[in-house]
Amino acid sequence: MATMYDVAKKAGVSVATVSRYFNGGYVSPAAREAIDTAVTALAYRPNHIARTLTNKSSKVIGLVVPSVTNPFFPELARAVEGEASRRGYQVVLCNAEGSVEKEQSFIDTLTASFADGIITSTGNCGEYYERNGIPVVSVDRELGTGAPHVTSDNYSGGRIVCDHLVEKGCTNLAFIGAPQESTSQKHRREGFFDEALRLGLSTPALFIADDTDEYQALYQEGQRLSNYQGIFAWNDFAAIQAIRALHQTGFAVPNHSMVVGFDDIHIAKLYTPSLSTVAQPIYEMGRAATELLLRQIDGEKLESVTYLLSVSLMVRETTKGGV
Amino acid sequence: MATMYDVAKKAGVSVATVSRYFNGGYVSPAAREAIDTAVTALAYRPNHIARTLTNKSSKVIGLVVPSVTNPFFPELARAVEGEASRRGYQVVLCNAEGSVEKEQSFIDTLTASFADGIITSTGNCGEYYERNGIPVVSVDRELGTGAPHVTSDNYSGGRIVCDHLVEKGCTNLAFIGAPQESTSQKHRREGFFDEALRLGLSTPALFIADDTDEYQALYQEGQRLSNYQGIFAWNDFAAIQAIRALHQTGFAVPNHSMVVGFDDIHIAKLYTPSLSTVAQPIYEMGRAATELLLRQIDGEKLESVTYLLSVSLMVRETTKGGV
DNA sequence: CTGTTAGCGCTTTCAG
DNA sequence: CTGAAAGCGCTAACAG
Repeated sequence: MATMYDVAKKAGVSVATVSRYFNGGYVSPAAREAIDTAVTALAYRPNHIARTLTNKSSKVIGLVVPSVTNPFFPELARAVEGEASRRGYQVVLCNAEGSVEKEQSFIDTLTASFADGIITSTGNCGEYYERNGIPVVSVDRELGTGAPHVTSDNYSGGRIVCDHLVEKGCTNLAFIGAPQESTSQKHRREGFFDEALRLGLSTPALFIADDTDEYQALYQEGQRLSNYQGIFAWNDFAAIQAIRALHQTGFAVPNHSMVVGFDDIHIAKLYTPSLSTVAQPIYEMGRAATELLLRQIDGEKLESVTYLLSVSLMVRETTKGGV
Repeated sequence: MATMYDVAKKAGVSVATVSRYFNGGYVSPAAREAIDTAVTALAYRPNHIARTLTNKSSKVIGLVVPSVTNPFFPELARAVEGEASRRGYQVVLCNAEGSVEKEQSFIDTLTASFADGIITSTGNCGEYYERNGIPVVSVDRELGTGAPHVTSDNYSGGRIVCDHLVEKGCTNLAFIGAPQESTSQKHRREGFFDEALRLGLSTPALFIADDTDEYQALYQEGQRLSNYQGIFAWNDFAAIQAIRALHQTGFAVPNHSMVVGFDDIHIAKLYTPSLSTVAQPIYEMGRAATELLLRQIDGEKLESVTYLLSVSLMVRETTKGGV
């Protein structure tokens, strides 16, 4: 690997000039040309590590997600990557997979490698992020540290689902959530419950199902679920398991019970019956989070900002017809 | 951020000693203790970048995938991460999203950042990887450069599917593939076709469907597909679209046509009807690839090794009953 | 416009 | 066992 010195020697200039050539300082046309040919002749590429060491900036940002197997996060990653690369940043994806130690070790490496900032959607390790003193933005799940936060309007999402179900004639409502309630789930549930009360219905039933195995346990709950006409699952995977459970117990969706999910992951519209669900503006979430992060990196102070993005109901087969 | 000098001063030793303390050289118990307390007092953490610069090794490996939205790759990423972290390496996930330029720029950064090696499953940019001279292993899709390769036995997979379909009474066979034929797809197809011929059937029909939008186009092909009793789709998404297309045209699966996919992604068993498919040993693929890479990093020469891992047929509802 | 030079934080001979 | 000192490849004053 050729270094800057090799280029400088070959071009008959000093390293400083070569450095300027790459960083946009004054370089005479003659020098510019000489460097140009030297660079290609030696196949020189600036050493990113050395650069980072002196600059204390690497032009990379870290994206920490709680899981890569829940399709929501890969979609988010795409969005963040898209926006970041447009702005000259690379993003490295860190998959915490639900482990706090893993997440902390990612935070350590990211910091020790001069990542310029971190976007996280785990909702964990708040103080740990804070202590590192590098810019942070949270998406989807809140950190609780006053770091800027981007989220879709989960509360309204919950309300809309309730309205839709009621409009379809459901009066007996249930909500399915995961045991570790994230802020997102909480808001969806609260929106759903509040709206039910507002409409004069009784409080919806609450199902809690383990999410570590994609809600396998729900599969046993067909009988209990069948008591409810309108079922709102906090995410699409849970919704799909609920539908399977009902089918398997002999209850049809949407004829016997209606089901609505959240996220609008890819499979939602491919499923049979296709799944009514609340779509989040994932791309916009990623874009906004990246923007907020880059603004902080550029020195702006941005405490306690929250972006609330609106969601939209996708009506499909699982809420077709009326009761 | 405290540096090694701060620690050295506070502990009353030289930086060299502190360095040894961290890298396992001779340090007297007394010095060791002094350093120990200094380190915790200052919350010192070694600077990864500086370390990388002198060592020319970063203990990180890159994993380049063609897509994060196809669940196969996130699964693979999990496996690679698991094995790598057991061995003290971190993995950064690079999502090429089908773009050659993006992939090249990842390769550049990875190299310029002293990644110790790369695992790639894109099947692209073979010479570009080679030229960089850093260890490479390919998984699933072959590079064509003689780099060690890990793959499941796609050819046998294709044969097994054919056998299964024929046993179920199908005589009229079809294969669905993507336009850009990867080595994996090729082998699946060849296994399928060869076995059909061996069993005295005529050559299966060939459907080619664009994969950039999750095979939306297939949805229009219900009528044509219905001419075949046994349909083998090169991956699970294509299989699901085929099923939807058939349903939508009024043909039931498995009663009218049987469908088999490949990969056994999560949704395969959750789908209705649940999808018969060929499961790849994803975890083992990731593990093996990582091992092969680390062995190269440790200096072993490993040209043209290929790991062929066996697959297994998951029989589910889409091939239930008999024709 | 250009070259000299002093670091960035760490590792590693090489003498003690 | 330990310390001094020479880099790793690049950037950024500073003085021409």
